[in-house]
Amino acid sequence: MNLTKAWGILKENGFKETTKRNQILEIFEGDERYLTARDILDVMQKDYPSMSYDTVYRNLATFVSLDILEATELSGEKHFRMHCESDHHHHHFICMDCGKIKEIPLCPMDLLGAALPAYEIDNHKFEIYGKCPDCK
Amino acid sequence: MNLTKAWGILKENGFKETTKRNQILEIFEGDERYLTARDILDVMQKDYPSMSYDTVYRNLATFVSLDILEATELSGEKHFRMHCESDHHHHHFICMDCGKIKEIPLCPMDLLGAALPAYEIDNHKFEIYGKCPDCK
DNA sequence: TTTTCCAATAAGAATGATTACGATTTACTA
DNA sequence: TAGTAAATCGTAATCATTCTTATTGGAAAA
Repeated sequence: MNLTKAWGILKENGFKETTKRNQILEIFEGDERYLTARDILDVMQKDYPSMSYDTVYRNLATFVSLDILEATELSGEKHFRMHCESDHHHHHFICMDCGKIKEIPLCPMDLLGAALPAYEIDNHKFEIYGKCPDCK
Repeated sequence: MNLTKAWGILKENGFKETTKRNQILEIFEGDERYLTARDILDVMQKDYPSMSYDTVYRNLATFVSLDILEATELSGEKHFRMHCESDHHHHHFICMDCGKIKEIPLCPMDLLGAALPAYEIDNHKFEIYGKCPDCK
C-alpha cells in the first residue's frame, strides 16, 4: 500500500493529517520488513526527540484497525508492516534474519472446505519462518 | 501425552522428580485447554502458597524444550498444553471461548511442495481460531 | 485570517508478563 | 546418612505495552 491510499483511508475515517502520522507511514512505505514499535520510535526520535511511545502505539493500532498495516507476533513482540497490495488473500514466508517477506498465494483454509462444519471459524494464521535466498 | 511418558523423557534427560514438577504435569494431564503461566501458578498456590513464578516459568520452558508441552502465543500471552499423542504432524483449531482444541490433520506445508526452492524453511505456524460446537 | 474545538501528542507513571538472582531447600548418589 | 548439584523461594529487575493528565496542533467555522 502507498501513502496516498493510506491517507485516503485515514481521511475517510475522520483522522487528521499530522506530520508524525505521516512520517510513521513513510517509514513503513520505505521498508518491506516487519518493524516493532521500538524500531519506529528510534527512527522518529531522530527528527522528534520528544516523540512518545504512546503516539507510536496509538497510531500503529489505528493503522492496523484500518487495514493500512498488518501485524504479527514474532518472538513475543508485535511486528508491523505495510498491508500488501494484493487483492487476493494470501500468507507470508518471513525471513528471520533480515525480516523480509515473500507472499505465499496458497491458503490452507481453501483446502479445509467443510471439514469443520459445526465450528465457527473467525480467524486463522499461517506463516512460514526461515531464511530467504539472500540470507541463506 | 501422559504422566508416565513425560517422566520417562524427564528422567532420560537427567531431571529430578520433584513434587512441584509432578503437580504441574498433573494439571496439564487433566486439562486439554491452553493454559498460561498464571493459570498454573493460581492452581499450584492452593497447595503451595509460596510457589514462585520462577519455578513455573522454568519448568514450562523445560517441558517445551523436551516436547512434553507445546506452546503458542494467544493475545500476547504464552499458552501451554500437553503435547499431542498423535505421531503424525498436525495443526489445531483453538476455541477462543473455552480454550479447547481440535486436531486438524492437514498441513499446508505438504501442499507447498517445492514452491520455495531457494528458501530455507525452519518452521511454520498454522492455527485456526473460532468457537467450538459447544461454545457456538 | 483568526477563533474555536476536539483530536492528537507529550511526559511519565502504571501495569502485566516474564526473567534474573542470591539464599535456601530438596532429590538423588555414594 | 552425608554430600552435592539441581530445584525452588522470595523478591527485584526488565521489557513491552497501556494509561492518565495536561498541553499542543489541525482544520472547520466565523
